[in-house]
Amino acid sequence: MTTRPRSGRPRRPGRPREEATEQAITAAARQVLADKGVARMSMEHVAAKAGVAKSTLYRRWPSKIELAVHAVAATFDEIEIDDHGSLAADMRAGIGEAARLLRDPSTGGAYAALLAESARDPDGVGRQVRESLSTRLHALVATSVERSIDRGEIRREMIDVDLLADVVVGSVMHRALATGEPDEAFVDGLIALLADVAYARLRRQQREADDEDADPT
Amino acid sequence: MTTRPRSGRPRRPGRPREEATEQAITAAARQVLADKGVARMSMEHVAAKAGVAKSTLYRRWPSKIELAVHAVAATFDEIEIDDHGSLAADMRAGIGEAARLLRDPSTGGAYAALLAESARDPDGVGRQVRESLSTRLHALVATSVERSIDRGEIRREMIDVDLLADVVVGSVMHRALATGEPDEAFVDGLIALLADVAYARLRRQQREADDEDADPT
Amino acid sequence: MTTRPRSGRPRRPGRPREEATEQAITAAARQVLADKGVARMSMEHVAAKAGVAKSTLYRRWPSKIELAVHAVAATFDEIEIDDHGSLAADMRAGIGEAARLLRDPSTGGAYAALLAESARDPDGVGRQVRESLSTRLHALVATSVERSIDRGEIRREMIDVDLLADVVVGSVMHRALATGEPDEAFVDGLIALLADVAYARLRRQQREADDEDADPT
Amino acid sequence: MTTRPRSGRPRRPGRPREEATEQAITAAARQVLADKGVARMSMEHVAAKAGVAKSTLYRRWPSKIELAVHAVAATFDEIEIDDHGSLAADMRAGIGEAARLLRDPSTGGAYAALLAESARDPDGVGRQVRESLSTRLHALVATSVERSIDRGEIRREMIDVDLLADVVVGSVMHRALATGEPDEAFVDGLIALLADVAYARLRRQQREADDEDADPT
DNA sequence: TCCTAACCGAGACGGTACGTCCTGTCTTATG
DNA sequence: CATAAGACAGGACGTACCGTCTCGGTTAGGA
Repeated sequence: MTTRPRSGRPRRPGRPREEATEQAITAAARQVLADKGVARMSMEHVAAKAGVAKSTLYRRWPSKIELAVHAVAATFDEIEIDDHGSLAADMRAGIGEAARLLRDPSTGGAYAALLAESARDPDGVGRQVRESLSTRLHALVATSVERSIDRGEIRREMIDVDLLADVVVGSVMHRALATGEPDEAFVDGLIALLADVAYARLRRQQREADDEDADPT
Repeated sequence: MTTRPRSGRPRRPGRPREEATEQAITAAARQVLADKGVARMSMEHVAAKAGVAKSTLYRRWPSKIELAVHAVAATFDEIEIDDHGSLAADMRAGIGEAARLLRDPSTGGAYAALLAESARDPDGVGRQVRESLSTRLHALVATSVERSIDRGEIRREMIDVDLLADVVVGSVMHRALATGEPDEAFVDGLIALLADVAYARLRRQQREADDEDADPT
Repeated sequence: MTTRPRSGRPRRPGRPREEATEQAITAAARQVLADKGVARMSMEHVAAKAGVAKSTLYRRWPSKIELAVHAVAATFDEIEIDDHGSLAADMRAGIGEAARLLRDPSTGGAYAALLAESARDPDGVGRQVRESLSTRLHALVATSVERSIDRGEIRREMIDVDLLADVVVGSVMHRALATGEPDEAFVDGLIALLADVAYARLRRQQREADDEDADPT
Repeated sequence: MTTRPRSGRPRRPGRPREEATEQAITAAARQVLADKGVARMSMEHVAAKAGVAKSTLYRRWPSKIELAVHAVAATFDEIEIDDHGSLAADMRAGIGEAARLLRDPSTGGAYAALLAESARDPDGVGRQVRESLSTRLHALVATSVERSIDRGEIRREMIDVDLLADVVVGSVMHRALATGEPDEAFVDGLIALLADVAYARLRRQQREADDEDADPT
């Protein structure tokens, strides 16, 4: 998912890549990443742990940072976005899932480190981080909102999904890394905050509807 | 401000530290940091640029990361927290200020990198990052809220300041690094969101007051 | 000439080797060798330049060093050993030819590098270098001497051809690589030296003949 | 002797180089060189064997090849050039010494490899090889000849020392590497050859003196 | 006409070493 | 005691090759 899929059928020439290798490397990278963080993760170490030559790493990823992105993406692939029946429940689940991921210092730290790297290279690393990582977290929120719109709970104009995603993910991440653990109380507080937003907007919508009723120009 | 002040009066023995040196190093560090980011900032380079021996750096900061924290703190010290007369205006100013700082990729990137480092060492680096950096950003929000409470606009129970600070800073940071620029529209959207929260909570408070009036059990 | 000829008649089964390939590889190898020297000549580069897969190289030569020997041998095959009518003239021509070859830094350097490799593996590489390279240079001197013996100019006992060959080739090579160019003066000096040897030996032989005449015991 | 001597007294600033280090590296390099030859000698291996960081090697020698030159020079420094009383005896000793050194495949091979490298870089490596290595071998012959001139055995015009040095060293080297061992017979043959040269030249000189006597124009 | 063995290209693979850069520590002479 | 200078051990980077291998596909002669 993080490397372009080998095109259809007409096999590329040359010896095909060892299937097991990518998995071994990914597993090793995730482990080293969790142990040491992005800065102290070393290609040498990952290669050794995966039982693979360093050149094999560089054949597949152009540099350490891309491998790190891939490894974190593999962790993010564990994200589950189930349907809980209502926006409130979905949001609670989504925020909880984000908190679960980012609360782990190794995952949260890795994500922050890669965002930092993105700042230095918005088109290269940055693009990959966005495509492979941020969108996965974004989906936690976006999917819930889409479902809610489908259900008729809210209307699309009421919410800017991108903004909401940045608010949720950013808040949780910053809490996890800067302030401390995004504990139960924090998650509850964040949900309450979003609930109030929803309340205000639904009410405003209601009022506008009433006005139209009363004064059908 | 980021290093413990030299103890009181009784001048320590030996040659005193060169006053100009610290500023030269700080300036050099900020510049290198902006150019290269935390990961690629090197003590060697900073020392050369400051015209100072590497040992002088290590005499004042125990390691590269502490120097980086110091350099970013120096940047954050430019933050201004003026009184704009109302919570709304103060919040708008605070969010704008945060956006201004974090929108600069070098500052935003550095902050993220140091948060990432915090994850690996919550008690050492983490404590310093919290004390020197996060609190400065936190103050952008906290000061506004405190003033607003003093003015009687809102009541303390209505808002969890820590939560609000994480929401504001985290949202802006994530937007800056992951999604793109925290542009005018984003800032407006975030303010609208918070305004709705305030609306909902003020209204709820109002209703509770009415109920008490109507039925003073 | 440097690879064992495909055995007699009963054609080996399977697709026959592409005729043009060997020449393309040899040409590419000679060129890369001239550009970079033995140490920096790479199979990868030769294959690319010859428009051939690396495996094709290894199918024909067991390792880089054997290919290098082959390539240098191809250069040495340009040697011409004409009959100039007298030992003196033949020697002058032979030394000149040796100087011409070894003066080119790429050829001289390659020969020295392969001699160095010989020292590490006298039976493998060493044997091939002797058979393919040293004998070719040796022939420059040996042929002249043989012709001279045939002509009756000198007698076989007067000269150790192997020694003479080492003296001529070694002197010219060392001059070319260590001291500088084996220029005209050097070649003249070497010839004068050998002429003096011939003078001394002919005179001694003459005297012995006189003695026998005078005192036919 | 192969690195520029630290200038006079006014000690250079900074921590002085560890005295023992250079010797440890030199010893390790000589050993690895003898075991593996120039091509397979690795900085990694030398550093490990010397108990020293690789960076220390590169601080003192710009690349592997320079270290190899230094190591071979250290071996060549064992050369002893005693006075044996006559040109014949000195030459015999000199040739024997050259044969002793170059007969060892590791030394002979290393010298050839470095000459090969010289061909690729006459001004850099080449200059160092000439200054550090070739001149040492050259001295074996030159010193003998100088002494002989001082003794009055021969006259300076009779011999081109540079030529003679190339002949002796080149012959012995080529014999050692290409043909086989420069055994006793070879050394004897080479000496006989040079003796004949001396004979011819002394005789010619004698004849010229006689002519002048007989016909003092 | 097929079969089979060897050829060929492409490129993955495990290794090894290179030379560079940086960290944090140290040793020295000088202020 | 601070400072400049720079040596030092250690470690990782990313690059370049080596020689081996595994594919799909090609090209003969012999069955």
